[in-house]
Amino acid sequence: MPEGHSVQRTANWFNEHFKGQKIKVDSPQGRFSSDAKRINNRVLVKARAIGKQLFLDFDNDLTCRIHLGIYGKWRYSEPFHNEIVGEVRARFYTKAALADLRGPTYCQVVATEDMVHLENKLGPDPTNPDPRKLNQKRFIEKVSKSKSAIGLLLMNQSVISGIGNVYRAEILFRAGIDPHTPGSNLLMSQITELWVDSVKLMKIGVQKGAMVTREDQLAKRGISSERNYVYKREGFKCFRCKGTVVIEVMASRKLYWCPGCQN
DNA sequence: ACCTCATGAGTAG
DNA sequence: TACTCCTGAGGTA
Repeated sequence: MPEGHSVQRTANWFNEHFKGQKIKVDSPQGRFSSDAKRINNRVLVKARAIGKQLFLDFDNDLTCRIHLGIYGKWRYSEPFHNEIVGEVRARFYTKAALADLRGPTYCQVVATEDMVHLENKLGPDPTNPDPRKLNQKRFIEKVSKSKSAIGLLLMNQSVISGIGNVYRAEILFRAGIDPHTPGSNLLMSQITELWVDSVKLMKIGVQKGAMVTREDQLAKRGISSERNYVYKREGFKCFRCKGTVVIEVMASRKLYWCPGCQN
């Protein structure tokens, strides 16, 4: 489930199981073999997540950069369950834990110092603690200066990193904003609300491991199938206004929203 | 055995 | 805007 919250969880998993340890890295599928050799048997200094990108820093000044894209997935197992299932691009393991990576858009080893260029292109990440509100300020500045639709801006990783198609739809619904509204037409208070709500929702996402955006569903045990207001609810009655949730295509991605609530 | 879909993003034109 | 890449799951036959 690759929006930012799940990448944070992956970084946490790597730090819990592998940080400070020498880990084995190989590529059962073969496509990551030569890169894997460069970090195999090295100590994982730290795992970091920025937006949808995961960075694994090793003790030889190399970083493994991983981006799941739309298909990528992690599978964690006990090390004795080590049969290869499907196309395992990369396997990270010790005697105590094992993580398999399949279908990523990127899984590459790069000099740690060269990662800075990429990191600088990423917009503020709502999961990043922001006591001085510098990230919030950066987000507000970018949105308020853009004529692009806010529905596009939230998906743009240089504007805000970690938001994907689910959070985009849900955050706009909760703010009551029409996704087609140009960023520059929004009130400062609206842009601020979008940021603050992103922080709030992604924090829930990191804790729950699921994008629960209807807070009244949080009390329920497990993950409710009615956890979202509009995502994948086209044709159904809006939980709030009883109008009909609609779907349209925006920049080749499905956009779900409620014309009754968002205007 | 097929077909379609998915929480993404780079590139060409 | 269209095409490309990555992989598996679920539905239909």
